[in-house]
Amino acid sequence: MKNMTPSTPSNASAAPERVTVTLEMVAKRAGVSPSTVSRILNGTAVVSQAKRQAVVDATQELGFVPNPLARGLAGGKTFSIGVVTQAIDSPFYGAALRGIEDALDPAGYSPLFMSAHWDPAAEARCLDVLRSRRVDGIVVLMPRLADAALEACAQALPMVVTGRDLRGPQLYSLNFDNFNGGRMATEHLIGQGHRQIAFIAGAEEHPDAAERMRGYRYALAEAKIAFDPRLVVPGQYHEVSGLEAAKYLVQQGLPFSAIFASNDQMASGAALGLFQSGLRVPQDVALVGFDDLPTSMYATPPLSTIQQPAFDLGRLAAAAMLELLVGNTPTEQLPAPALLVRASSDSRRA
Amino acid sequence: MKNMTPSTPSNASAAPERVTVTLEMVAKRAGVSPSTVSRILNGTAVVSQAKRQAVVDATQELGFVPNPLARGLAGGKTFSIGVVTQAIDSPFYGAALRGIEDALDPAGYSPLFMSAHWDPAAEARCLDVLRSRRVDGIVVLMPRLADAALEACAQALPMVVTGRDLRGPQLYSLNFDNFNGGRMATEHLIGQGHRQIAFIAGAEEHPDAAERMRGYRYALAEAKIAFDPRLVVPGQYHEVSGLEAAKYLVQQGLPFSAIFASNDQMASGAALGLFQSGLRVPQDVALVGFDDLPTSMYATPPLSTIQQPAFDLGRLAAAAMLELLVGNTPTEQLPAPALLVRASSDSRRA
DNA sequence: GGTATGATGGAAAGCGGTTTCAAGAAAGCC
DNA sequence: GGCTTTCTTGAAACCGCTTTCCATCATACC
Repeated sequence: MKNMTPSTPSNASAAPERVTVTLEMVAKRAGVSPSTVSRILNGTAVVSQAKRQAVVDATQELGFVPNPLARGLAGGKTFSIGVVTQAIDSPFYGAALRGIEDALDPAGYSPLFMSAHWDPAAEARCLDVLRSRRVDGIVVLMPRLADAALEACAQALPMVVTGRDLRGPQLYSLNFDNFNGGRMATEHLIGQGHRQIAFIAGAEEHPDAAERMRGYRYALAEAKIAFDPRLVVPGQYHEVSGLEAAKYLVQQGLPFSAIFASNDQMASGAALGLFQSGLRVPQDVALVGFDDLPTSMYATPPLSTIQQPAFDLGRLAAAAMLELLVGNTPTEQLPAPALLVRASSDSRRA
Repeated sequence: MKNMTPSTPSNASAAPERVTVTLEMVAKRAGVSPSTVSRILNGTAVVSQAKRQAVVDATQELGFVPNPLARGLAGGKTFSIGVVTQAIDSPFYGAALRGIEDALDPAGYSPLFMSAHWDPAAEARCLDVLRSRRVDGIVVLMPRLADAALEACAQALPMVVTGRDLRGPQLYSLNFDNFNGGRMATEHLIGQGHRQIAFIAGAEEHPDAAERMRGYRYALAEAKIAFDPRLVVPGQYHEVSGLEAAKYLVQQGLPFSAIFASNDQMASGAALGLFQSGLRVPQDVALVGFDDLPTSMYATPPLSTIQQPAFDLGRLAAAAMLELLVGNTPTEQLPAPALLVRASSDSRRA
């Protein structure tokens, strides 16, 4: 067993034998000091072309990758940005997270996701954990914390939030035009000839839910349709509450020929509720949602909705964060809401 | 320009003045050396009760929180574990991620999520990034990389993977019984009197997809139903391919009274395809999916499916990782598949 | 009583970078 | 041509914590 072929030293079989290449090794190989290597890597100072080349070569040859931990410790950036979402498993936020990943990756940043489950206390904890992990910035999707708390946090590091209107030196916000979205959805139903339009609302604490409702009422008023509070049912933005809302509406016996649910998840639940009550969509009741979840197109029947591009929301939020990190003032804007008419509200199909 | 104080210029107005409390400060306050504090924090050595108390008090009073970066650098743990998923925005994986979060959080670990988008090369890159970030372990949900690559990685740090059968000193796997799931779904349809059962398959490279199909064929054979390859349509596990598969089946003109789609997303697409072709579910065609996505219950009609608890999958994977981290051999097991009969395949509703 | 034994706890050396400081070299000026 | 100014670049301090090594001190054993 002594004379084993040197090529295969038994245990080094499959493992790539991760020898950590340090900046110091690169320095030695390039014949310069560690400080110089660091400077070249970060473009912190002017360095002669000759040395720069030597360092670049050495980096290549050794396959050097800076240790993010050491970088972070030394007061530099950690190249990770915290992302607080309310529910990592929601289809809407899932898409947003992908958008964030997409925008951050090319810039060399990694997202650190945490869910707060709509709980302000949990959200505050997330913020703390992220800060203790020294993230370079934090993105909060639909925060539940008070503006003041977010602004205070922005004092310490760059922040981007969605669903608010906050601006500051290290603070940027991206807000969707929920009012007009709500208005457009309602106007569409009115345009289809509906007069009794029920509305499944979101949680009251949600500013965006309130805005959608405001749009609904505005459209009714414009069309001189009296607002009937009995046609408004509260919901919680998830499927079950849509189901219950629909059943409740049917049960009440009030006449209605259309439902505008303030998000697609509730619309999906409502569709089930109507189905169970023997009502057909759109023949008996037209249905419109809000968000345009990826699955809404594949519902039976496909769901009409207001397009709120979740993926872009994430992408733009991340892009804004990157701007903030280099000291610029972001200019990202969310696209305007767009109405997508599908079978669930198309009278020609009825 | 010499005396710039970039740290806190005048504007430190409202900020909570995040003075970082270091272990050294705690040591001073408690009247012990830094090493002692570290030892107490990590339980690395026996320390007298008196000093321990003093340190605990000082930690409390100062609100000391160890810097994870420094911890990681010093060769300790980073208390973060990498999670590679294929699609962070998939409803199935979303739930799994929540399960992971749930299990990791109480243990003080944070997940670092990355998506590989079903691309082996991207998956390998994720693994690299995570290792460079010094995660303490890696969980890969449904890897696409070869077993050997995963085993090699497990040489360097603890790994938990799902959808494979791999074991090793630092390697654990959690595999769902896809074969029996597929068998149960098919047997259910057979039990409802169906003889011509179409199957929408998953991608060939997916071992789990292959297993589900094996279950399908096994059930047919058991029931003495000839396997008809023309009733098997390939799919890609997402809605569109389900839609296309259903239309293709209808177009072919082959008689079939039921469809077993190898995941819920494709079942949802298939439902739409049938709807568009004027076929009713379940009256004309019974439909069964696989996974039990949270939304499947709210489809119209509610979708019969095989329950594969995504949340538990994540929770158990994370729990196994925690076991691995303390040197134990995990014993976590996934629950057996269960059939959920809903309206989409219920003949009594037809 | 003297030394072997073990429990405690401090000093200091890293971990792998960034950044300040200052020196040596090159360039500009009278 | 000597002297000041501007660049380039290396040495060393430092980020905050872990861990090894070693000095103490108390208890135990012959």
